[in-house]
Amino acid sequence: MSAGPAPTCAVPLPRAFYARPADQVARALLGQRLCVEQGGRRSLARIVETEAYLGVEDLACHASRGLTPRTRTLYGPPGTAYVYLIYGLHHLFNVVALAEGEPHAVLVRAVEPLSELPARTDGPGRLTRALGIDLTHNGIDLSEPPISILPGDPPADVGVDRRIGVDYAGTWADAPLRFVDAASTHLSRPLAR
DNA sequence: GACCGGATTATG
DNA sequence: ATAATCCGGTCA
Repeated sequence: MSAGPAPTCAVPLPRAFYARPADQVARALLGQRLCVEQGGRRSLARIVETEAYLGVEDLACHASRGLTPRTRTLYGPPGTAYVYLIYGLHHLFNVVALAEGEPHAVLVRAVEPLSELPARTDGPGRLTRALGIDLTHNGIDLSEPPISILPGDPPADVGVDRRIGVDYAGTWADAPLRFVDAASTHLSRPLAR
């Protein structure tokens, strides 16, 4: 039995990483690595696009309608997964941020494959399909299998933009809460400016 | 129990 | 431009 330290690639980001407002977590998540172990397959991908959702005041955030069965996981501890189905078709993967009882979250909108993947990963619905993420992962801790987030190299250049698909959210629709690795060729959409 | 809309994607 | 497709929120 070796008592040596685990390989670096297996050490997830600490809980403290997520314990700050979602805009900070969204930016910091760029370049980190998403690891999904599913049905004997291990997928690895680099996070290149995120969006922050800032709790009850943010009209684009699901929590702005209060605590319901669906948004319950949003109110859970930081560093857990919030997964939901949209348009009856696509699973969207979010990371809970800030603190228990504070419904902040970061939507992961695009990743770059670091291992062979069966589908495109540039888009929030595509990446969950490629990685096999679905509702069964809602609420799980992201510091251990089957889904974990591991340290990676942050991008040299971060682009900031308004969020996609939240035109209904009044003044919040224009808030600069979308973050991308400006050099990535795997964004769901190019930067607006 | 009925109705409606959505943090999207593929296709025309 | 629009269909696909269904969960959960809202109102009754």
